[in-house]
Amino acid sequence: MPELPEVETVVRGLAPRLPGHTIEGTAVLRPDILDGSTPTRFARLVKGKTVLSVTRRAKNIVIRTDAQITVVVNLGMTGKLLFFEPGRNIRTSHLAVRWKLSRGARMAYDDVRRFGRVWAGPNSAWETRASMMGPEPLDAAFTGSALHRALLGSRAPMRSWLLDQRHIAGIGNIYANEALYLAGIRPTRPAKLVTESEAHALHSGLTSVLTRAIQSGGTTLRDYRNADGERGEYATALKAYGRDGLPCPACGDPIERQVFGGRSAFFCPTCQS
DNA sequence: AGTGTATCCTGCAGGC
DNA sequence: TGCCTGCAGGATACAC
Repeated sequence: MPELPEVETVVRGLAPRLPGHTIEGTAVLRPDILDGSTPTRFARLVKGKTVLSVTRRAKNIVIRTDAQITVVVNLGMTGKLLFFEPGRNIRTSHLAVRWKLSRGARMAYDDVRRFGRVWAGPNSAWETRASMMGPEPLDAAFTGSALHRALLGSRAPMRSWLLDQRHIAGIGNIYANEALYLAGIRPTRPAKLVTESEAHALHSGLTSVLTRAIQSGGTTLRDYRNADGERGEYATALKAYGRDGLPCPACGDPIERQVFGGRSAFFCPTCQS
């Protein structure tokens, strides 16, 4: 569900409020949400830790604490990480983990489908995992030329290539399709056949769609909510994703849908080659 | 090594 | 109304 802009929006909601709070208690209602831990071990690991910062890496919410322990939340398809000021009622539909924080605040992880994961471990273990992920597309170090070089070795379809987190971090099905639309590249095009100028167009498409989506608070199709339970408003700005049969905003021809890699791709057959 | 497929899980929309 | 099918923003284990 949530891709880079949605996770970034959650992080921006938490970053001003969560740091400084100490984790006083943890209740795990859905143990299968925990990545490589048990409710008892997880609760013991985070108890008494004070949050230092909340940041994003790829589609992960990264919560640093003192004592060199990092908590990482991946929202999967339908996960929500919600923050509750003191006295506010916790409203959840599929509560998986609940935290009691200092000064009466609380946080909850809610997830209908339970594809998301909550992990806690030493900073160094997290850094090892993070080092396997590709570059952040909004980093200055990520350029059109770097993208073109990375594409050269691969014959994977461009949409599949963009979804692989080892290539680029944080891209999911919505923004992969949107960026390919903006660059005029079909989702099925083998990566190595993307030209240098197309790679620059794709870089620019990625940065512009991600930046605009963040400005809109992300895309809510159904489940996504920010840390305050609010929807994102980018869905109305989508040009290709989910619009099969509707006119291409540029040429008016109908957008097509094609399933491969187990997921739907959307493209304009006239504007994208 | 790189790529494709199946799988985890629940809910909802659409067809009959 | 109810039943059935297909589909959904992700990540990973496996087969080739």
